[in-house]
Amino acid sequence: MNKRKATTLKEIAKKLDISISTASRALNNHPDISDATKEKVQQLAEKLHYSPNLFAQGFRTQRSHILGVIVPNIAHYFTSTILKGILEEAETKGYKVIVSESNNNENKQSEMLRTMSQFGVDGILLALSRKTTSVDSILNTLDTVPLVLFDKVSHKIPCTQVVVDEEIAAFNAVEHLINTGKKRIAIIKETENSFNSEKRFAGYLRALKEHHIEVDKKIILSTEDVSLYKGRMMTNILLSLKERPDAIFAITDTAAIGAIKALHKYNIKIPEEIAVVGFSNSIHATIIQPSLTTVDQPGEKIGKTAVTYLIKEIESNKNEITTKTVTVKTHLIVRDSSFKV
Amino acid sequence: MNKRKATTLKEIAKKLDISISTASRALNNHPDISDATKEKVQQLAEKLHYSPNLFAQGFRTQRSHILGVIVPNIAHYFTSTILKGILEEAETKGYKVIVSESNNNENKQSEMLRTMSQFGVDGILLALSRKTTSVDSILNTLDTVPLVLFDKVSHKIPCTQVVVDEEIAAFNAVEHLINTGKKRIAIIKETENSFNSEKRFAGYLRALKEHHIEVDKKIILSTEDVSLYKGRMMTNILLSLKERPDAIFAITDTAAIGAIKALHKYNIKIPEEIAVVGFSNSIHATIIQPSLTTVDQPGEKIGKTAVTYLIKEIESNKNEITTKTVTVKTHLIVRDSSFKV
DNA sequence: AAAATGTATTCAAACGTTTGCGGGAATAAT
DNA sequence: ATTATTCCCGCAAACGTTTGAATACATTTT
Repeated sequence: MNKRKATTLKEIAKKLDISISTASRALNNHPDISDATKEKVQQLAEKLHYSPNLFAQGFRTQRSHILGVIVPNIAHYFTSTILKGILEEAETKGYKVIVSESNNNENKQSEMLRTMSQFGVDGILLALSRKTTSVDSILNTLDTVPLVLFDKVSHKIPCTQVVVDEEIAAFNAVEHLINTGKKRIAIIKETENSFNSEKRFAGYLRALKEHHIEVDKKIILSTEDVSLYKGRMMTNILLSLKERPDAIFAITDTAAIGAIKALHKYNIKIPEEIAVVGFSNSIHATIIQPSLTTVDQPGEKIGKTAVTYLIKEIESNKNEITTKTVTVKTHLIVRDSSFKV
Repeated sequence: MNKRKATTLKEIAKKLDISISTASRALNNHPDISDATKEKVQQLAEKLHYSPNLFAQGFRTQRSHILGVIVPNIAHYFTSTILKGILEEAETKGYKVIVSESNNNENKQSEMLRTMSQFGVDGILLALSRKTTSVDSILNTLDTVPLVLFDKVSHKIPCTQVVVDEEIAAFNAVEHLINTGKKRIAIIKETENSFNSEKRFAGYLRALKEHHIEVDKKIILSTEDVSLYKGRMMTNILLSLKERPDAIFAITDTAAIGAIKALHKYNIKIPEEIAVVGFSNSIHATIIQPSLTTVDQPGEKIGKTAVTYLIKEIESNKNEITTKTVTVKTHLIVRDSSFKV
């Protein structure tokens, strides 16, 4: 297609009456080349808009300067902010980014890992699909190409993982509720197997324990997918209890919003009767009435650090895989759903 | 990095005692090769997990099977749904997708076009950054690599463009307001130069005209960026008028939500006193109270058709550029902010 | 003056694939 | 029996770059 054929090293070399290798080395600032010729070559290259043929280069050096990213759902706001960070950091480091969606389908995820590594990406950034049970294919690509996990991770995979301080974040959220005088705090979480949900649940339990509040299983609700709809259903259940909770900690903003909608329906005052806290600081958080108290996860920062670690791994040509968990700090944003001034 | 070195055509050829070219042709299903050898080669290739070295291939054929996408802001919901469509369609057609953000910065956009085309993408999908004034750099890349514009387009650029039926959509939205008995309909739009805003404004005007409602400039408000904040500000202005409008058509959902928030503040009944209609069917539309009437833009479909046309252009090796505007249909979703049953 | 050192450049191979061309063998047409 | 025709396959070049090794020349050391 390219209608204007690109200028090559050969043309530059011929015009300057030097060899191709000299031209190549001059552009790569090789110490063997005299400053005079370097100058000449670089100037002519500039003038002719020379840019190396990436395929020839990649072919020769086995380096593509492409990063692969696989996420469950790109249209998820938090994911897209992470992606924003990934794109930005990758660009400044001189890498391009190929993006794929697994749609929370484990097979598709495996397939993508395979095609990406065979495609020749220099490294892969992966947020696991929900319920990734078999890590075999991941371990497989792991010894082919550097891999960094983020957001949705699993300790079964020995590689660098970038996550948020889930447990602490949840602890802080619940402690905040306790500090506002709440004593009977329900939680809406995911049914096991989710790294994030488990951590958040652990934070919830620790907060209760440290404040000597006993755990009541009746107000610990689990669901397969924490959606808005499920948030409503779960709060309906909570409202039907003899002993209603006085606060709801939802593992996710959408569920929290579902909870708020359910509470609205029964004309329950938020936060006076029942307070609500979410997790993610989604864009909805300030749209909903009352505005939602939630923990802010710095998506862009997660993306950037994930890229940083991945590139570090790529560029240190060590073949050993580093397994290390990087934790990014969150902070609680208190809004009207939990505390009114 | 790749620790396991990949199998090459050479190895396959040697093991089968045939030439490399035969192996290559066998895998590419070339008619010159007998079914017997094709079978042999393909089986062995399968067994050895052969996959062609993409760099060698791209190097040789000058085709990368990579599409470049440039969008203003990836974290914008509508954009991310388009991206979803792009990814899906590209994948089924055997293309990878490189994504970049222009951050609504025209210079960055130009820079990206340049690096992408020199990188060797087979085609580029572009949503223009806000206020793209100089189309030179775009015209420049246009004669280097196939280009398709989507969502944010400009008729100054001769290429395939995929858009939504903005004018009709706006017409329908405003007509809907008229049908519910509204007679004094304000509009919150962008200050010129925006393709989308102009089209929507045209639809607004046509609806008024066809229903013999005279245009009142006092309730036609423009702003640089149609944000939630600006939506509030604009409705504050509208509320300060002697003759208040009885409906507001906001060119964008976020502005519409800003309008709703402002109306809430003054305890104005929606839709009885003032109805509100937005544009985009963002995820907020059902979160806000009352739920927002808005026009639904099928993001995924836009993405898919954009890819379809781009690939068509790539694979027809014609060098001529086709200039054609493809319009994707929208439909109005009526919710509580304009019509209560 | 010969040898050693250093500097700047060139040679040539290699990466893995595709593809135009040529050729051998088998079959069909004359 | 000779000539066409068809069917398979191999040869070799080419894509543009990088890089180890060789070369040429100038400079310094012995």
